[in-house]
Amino acid sequence: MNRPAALTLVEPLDRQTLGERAYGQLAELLISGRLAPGEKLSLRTAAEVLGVSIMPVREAVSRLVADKALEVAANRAVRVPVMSSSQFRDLTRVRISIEGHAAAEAARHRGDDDMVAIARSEAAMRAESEAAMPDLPRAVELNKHFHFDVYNAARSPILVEIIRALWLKAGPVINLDLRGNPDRLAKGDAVRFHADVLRAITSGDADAARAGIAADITGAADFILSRGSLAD
Amino acid sequence: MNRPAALTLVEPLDRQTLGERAYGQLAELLISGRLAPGEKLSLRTAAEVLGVSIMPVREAVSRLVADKALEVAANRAVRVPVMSSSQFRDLTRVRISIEGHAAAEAARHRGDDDMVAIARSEAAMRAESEAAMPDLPRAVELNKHFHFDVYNAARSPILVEIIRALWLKAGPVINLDLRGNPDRLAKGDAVRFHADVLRAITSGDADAARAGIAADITGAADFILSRGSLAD
DNA sequence: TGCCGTGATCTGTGATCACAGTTAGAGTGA
DNA sequence: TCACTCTAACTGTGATCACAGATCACGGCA
Repeated sequence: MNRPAALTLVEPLDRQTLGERAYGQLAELLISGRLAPGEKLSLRTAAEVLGVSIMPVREAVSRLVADKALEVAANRAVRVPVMSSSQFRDLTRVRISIEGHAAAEAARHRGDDDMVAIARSEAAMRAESEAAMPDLPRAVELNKHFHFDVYNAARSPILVEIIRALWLKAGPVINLDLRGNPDRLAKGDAVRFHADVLRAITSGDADAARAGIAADITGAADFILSRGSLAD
Repeated sequence: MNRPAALTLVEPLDRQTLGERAYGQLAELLISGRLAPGEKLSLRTAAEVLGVSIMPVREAVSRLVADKALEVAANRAVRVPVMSSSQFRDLTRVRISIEGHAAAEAARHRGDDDMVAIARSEAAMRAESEAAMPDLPRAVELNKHFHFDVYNAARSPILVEIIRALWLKAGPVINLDLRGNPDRLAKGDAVRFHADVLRAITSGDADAARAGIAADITGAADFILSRGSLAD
């Protein structure tokens, strides 16, 4: 353990494999809804776009397929799954119970740093939402940021990971519409629910935090279902 | 669309890729605890054992790594993650809330066929447990069977999938000990809790079902923690 | 005896090729 | 104009090779 003092400064530099980076890129596309349900995705063209060979893309896609965020059809075509309305309802129920639970835990275990982060991302989302001409893709991103700041405050890495997988499935269905439709954002429901959640977590009211997240998820889901673009 | 009548009988024969089969095999090893935490797994040797090239194994392993059921260390060695006791406590808390929720939903939505399946697997586990010389690996398998029969009765494929991923993480820690140690099985806690769950689901008592599953999970977790073989 | 360099052998990662199956579209016939 | 056929260009899957980095045992030096 006798090493030059200068070497104590270098950090282990997390070597990220190309496969992981490809996974991150594709996951971001899915969560933010830039990939529509039913849209096909070719390994080779994706590899070309990402500037790598097909191998890293294969790994990324196989992981996403395992998460059911992508599916490979019988025709051997990889695509974003099309969700029936009953499947969407199941997903929404599960999200309410799990994300609601995470919010409740956040109200119990949040530290001061968590509060700072949550308050800041709540303010950012509110500002964007009340702007004269809201940037919808940015609002989607800020919404995600707020939610995960809340979930991280639950201090349960496993729970956060599960929720991330749920968002991977829900993203294409929910955020695709939200990115192009200012209606729901303008209505201000999300912003109001977020304020409720922030208040509940600040005061340590677990039940209110759960209810706020549940209302937010329900509101978005009802909006999607009312548009009637889902199969079945 | 004009084809011989006999052909209408053949099912589409789900063409399982070698990668999927490799995944299934490795996942079973993990859930049943035949792979110990810290144990290394070489792609090439695994491929040789499975009688395929390294490619299908790569896909299977990358999926399991994505689920955090395996990890690739900085040394580039794939191994079963070693879990600290605090990580194990986090995992246990999450399992209680999610599997408990699934049991409660099962009590609400179970059909007659679900009841038959649950009752049968409860009886099988009880019989094995009360045998003069219980077959421990078989008891582990029957325990898994009972739990998933319950969870399937919740009629939420997404929930079941999430729980499967949790068992992938918990299997090596819990079932490794259980496979070799008759103490807990002999004590009969699991069998008693299972009977509670069966009764609760039969009568539609969601809270009791949740409590029964929670007690079962807690009992197993306490047993593991009391053995003190976890890091930290 | 203790330490450090060195090379053989392992590791996962990535690229490339081969293959079977599917799809789309041009071409041909009526 | 429509229906059919056949081919060419795709699809994912799997095998094989190449490579950089890690590990470990051996051997020489202090």
